[in-house]
Amino acid sequence: MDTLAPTEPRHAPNKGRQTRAAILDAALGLASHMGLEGLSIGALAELMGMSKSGVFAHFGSREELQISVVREYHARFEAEVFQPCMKEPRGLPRLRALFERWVRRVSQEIDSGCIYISGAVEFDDRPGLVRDALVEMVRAWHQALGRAIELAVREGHLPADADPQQMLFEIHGLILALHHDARFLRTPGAPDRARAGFERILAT
Amino acid sequence: MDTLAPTEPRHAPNKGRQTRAAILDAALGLASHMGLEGLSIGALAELMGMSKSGVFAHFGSREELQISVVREYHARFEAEVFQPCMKEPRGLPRLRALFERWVRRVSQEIDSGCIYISGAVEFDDRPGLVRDALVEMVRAWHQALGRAIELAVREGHLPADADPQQMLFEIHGLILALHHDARFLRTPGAPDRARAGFERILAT
DNA sequence: TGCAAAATAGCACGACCGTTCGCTTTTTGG
DNA sequence: CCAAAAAGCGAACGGTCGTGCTATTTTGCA
Repeated sequence: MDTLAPTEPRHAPNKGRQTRAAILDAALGLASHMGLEGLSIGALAELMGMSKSGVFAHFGSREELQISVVREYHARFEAEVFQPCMKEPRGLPRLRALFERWVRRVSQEIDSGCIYISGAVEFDDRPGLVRDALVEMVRAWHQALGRAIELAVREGHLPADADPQQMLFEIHGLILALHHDARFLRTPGAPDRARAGFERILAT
Repeated sequence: MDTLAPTEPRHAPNKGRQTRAAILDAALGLASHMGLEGLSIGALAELMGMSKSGVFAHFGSREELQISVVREYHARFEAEVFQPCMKEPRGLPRLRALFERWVRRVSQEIDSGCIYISGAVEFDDRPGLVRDALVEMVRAWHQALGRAIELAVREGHLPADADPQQMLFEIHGLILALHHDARFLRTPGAPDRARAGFERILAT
């Protein structure tokens, strides 16, 4: 008698992976609030209702835990922001979709900051594997956005003499200002300011 | 025989203030690297060559030390960025001077991050007196910049229908992107990207 | 020069940190 | 069902943290 759901075979060798994923999920929430440096194994264990050593064993070190969190955040960011936009027609529509999803992710996460942004500040002069992982992920995202802008130029949706790297710099600035005003200063209307800035960049 | 400098009277009741100022100076350097949360009394004491309790006594609590650091940073920022620009003629010249000095401060401080920016990320969802102090200082600086923009509009240096708050948002974004690219990604040429963005904002 | 007051040192406390180790429980494959 | 392997627990270690307390030293004015 199989009384378990078919997605959970009775004796699958996945108990370890399962709890590891659950820990990582909790760790992501914790790191969003406290930052990657504020993420402690003790707090994570209490949140999970298990022992410190039990949590620890899944990662082998705190640094490895932090790196895993960065990777997990990257996977989710890619799945929720990047991939859905690939269905949009290339050029301006896709670029608009990318920006809009980015804005939504940064502003609607009122109680859980963007790990890319907080990590960049925490690890800007702290060498190590965590910094390396962060830089790699952020670079990948920037390159993806850069390609989308170049595509919009090549499709003729943007003037041929537009500077994609400069546009990327300014668009990224809008997101950072949005994150600052919405989360730190708690200014209302910040998302619309970011959108207005984006339109002004496109119109030049 | 007065062998001491005239600015340092022989028996002025300033030994306390003197060392407090020295501690604060060291604390600013430390907080620039480790962040306000990474600022520890033990490390500060070792850096000063004195005991933990000796350092502690000057502030009464870690929180008060952090607040003092924020205030000190504000005072220096005001003296090095804001005040020199007040000698420039009001309007566009003054606004340009403010932006240029801001860019210089953020980008040339290669090995000591801006406490306004790192503090905003560290304390965006951590209530308390440190956050309050930070918000107050950042708000004051933003208001000063907003007034400079409004003055440029009123002087006729910018179109009358320009939106000062929107311009402030976008300019602030340029600085944040500069901080991110220069300090975290270590991209060369970031200051010039910020300057180019600034010119584009003025030209619209 | 002497004396009160301010500044600093020294020490200890409790809390939390990441990490290790040995043991028990649970899961897994045959 | 059973043995091997994986997972988890609990206690402990050395370390750092912020913060009190009591001496001791230094300072500043009479």
